[in-house]
Amino acid sequence: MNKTNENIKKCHKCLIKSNAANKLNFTELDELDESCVQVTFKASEIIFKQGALSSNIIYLSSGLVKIVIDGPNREQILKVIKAPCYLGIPTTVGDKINHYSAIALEKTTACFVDVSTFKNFIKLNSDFAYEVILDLCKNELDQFQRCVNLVQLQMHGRMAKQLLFFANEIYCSDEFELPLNRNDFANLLCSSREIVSKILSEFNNEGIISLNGKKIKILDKEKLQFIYQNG
Amino acid sequence: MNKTNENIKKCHKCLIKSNAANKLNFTELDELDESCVQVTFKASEIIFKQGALSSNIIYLSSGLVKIVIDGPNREQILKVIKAPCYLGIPTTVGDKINHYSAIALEKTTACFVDVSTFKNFIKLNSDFAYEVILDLCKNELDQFQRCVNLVQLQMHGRMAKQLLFFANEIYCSDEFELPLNRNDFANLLCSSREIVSKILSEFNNEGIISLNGKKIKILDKEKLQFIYQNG
DNA sequence: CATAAAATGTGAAACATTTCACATTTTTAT
DNA sequence: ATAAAAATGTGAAATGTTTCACATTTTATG
Repeated sequence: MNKTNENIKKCHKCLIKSNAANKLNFTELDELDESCVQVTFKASEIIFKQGALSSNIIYLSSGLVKIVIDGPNREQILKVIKAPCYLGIPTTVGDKINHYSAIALEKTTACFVDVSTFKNFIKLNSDFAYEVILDLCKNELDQFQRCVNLVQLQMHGRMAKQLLFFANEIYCSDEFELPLNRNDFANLLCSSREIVSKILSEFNNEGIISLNGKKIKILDKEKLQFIYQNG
Repeated sequence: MNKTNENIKKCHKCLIKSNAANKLNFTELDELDESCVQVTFKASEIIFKQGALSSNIIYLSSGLVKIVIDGPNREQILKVIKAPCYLGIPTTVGDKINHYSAIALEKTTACFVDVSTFKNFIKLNSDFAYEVILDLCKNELDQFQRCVNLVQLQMHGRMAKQLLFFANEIYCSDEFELPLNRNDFANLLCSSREIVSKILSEFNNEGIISLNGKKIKILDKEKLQFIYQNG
């Protein structure tokens, strides 16, 4: 029955699985398959919006997403996350209201899983539950680190850190195209559009990066590392 | 057998239970009781230290604790938490290394639960697991909010917010004694000792609070709320 | 109780960032 | 292709915060 790829069910096929989904057995994967809808988003499309009700857990199988929250003074980008990962567990599991928005930064494939199915897996498969707990724990520690960096580093340090993050964690290359415009980049670094422009120009003039619009090539990684650790 | 209070086992007696522990049955509470050690900390004593290995989940049954992380430039107080609550799940469940320190701000009673017992409960009691997940989710959303406030509000707003937090959430009274000295208060608000002094004096002179060393009485809550929402 | 040590208060200078203004470039829509 | 709209770059002034210096108060210790 499963001889050709086409006959393999969606969730069995979706090979880039989370640690949690890896703990599911075939019957459970079938069940996931039944209650799961896959949607593809284009860049800049809203996956879910702050304030709206939510009844799905979302698993990103491919793509890049920004997590945005309306702050008292401006929009803040809490983080940029890359598939494969879960999205919106805290929101959906808690009070059902999205406390932030998720917006695609590039073509992104998302699986919407009904929260009751998700809860059922937690109930019936303790390995799955434990992996979800691990995932949430990791997110919490990461968020602490981001917060400390935002608050304690000056802009040059934050910029250096973020460029290294894009190169090392997101694109796995020293050459990449920024997925954000200057304004969004400022909202991610918690600064202003103007400062972002100025510092990028500065880094460019000093030969730390080469800059051409959104195209960035990191030329001196050690220097960036130094700026991050001393600014 | 359980006629007098003294005969009731520790974890059955520890009535201020977490939502998670409420899902445990009597047998499980007995098991928790066996593998759980209760310790009392005096103010300023370290409950666990950043960098050290950890193999316990901690449940605070009474007291007040500060969560401290060594930042690149200074020590940062991530949050002040009040019993009853869990402590250190992300740390213990993840890589076993404490990513922050926990220090008692007043007499605090903490139950150290072996992580294998904890994992066992997650495995065997899905309601327990789900409550733990809920708890972690709530923490994540709270942390987002704290981070946004820290980054987007100016010092007057952050100070107003923190005073309201102490009054409303921690002490449930408009009159309280700060559990932190000026330096720690600065580390919590991510500012300097001097600014904290100046703003507290200012609030005092303007009749928003009455200030006497660490003793604070909030006189004009509406004004604080206004400063928080506009600063 | 006396003395040292730690914590706190406060003005002035130094600093980083934000805001403003406006020129320029790039993108979008017709 | 061309006009309109959006995004970007950059200097200068305004602002908020940090740092420094030092006086004062409070707390700890013998």
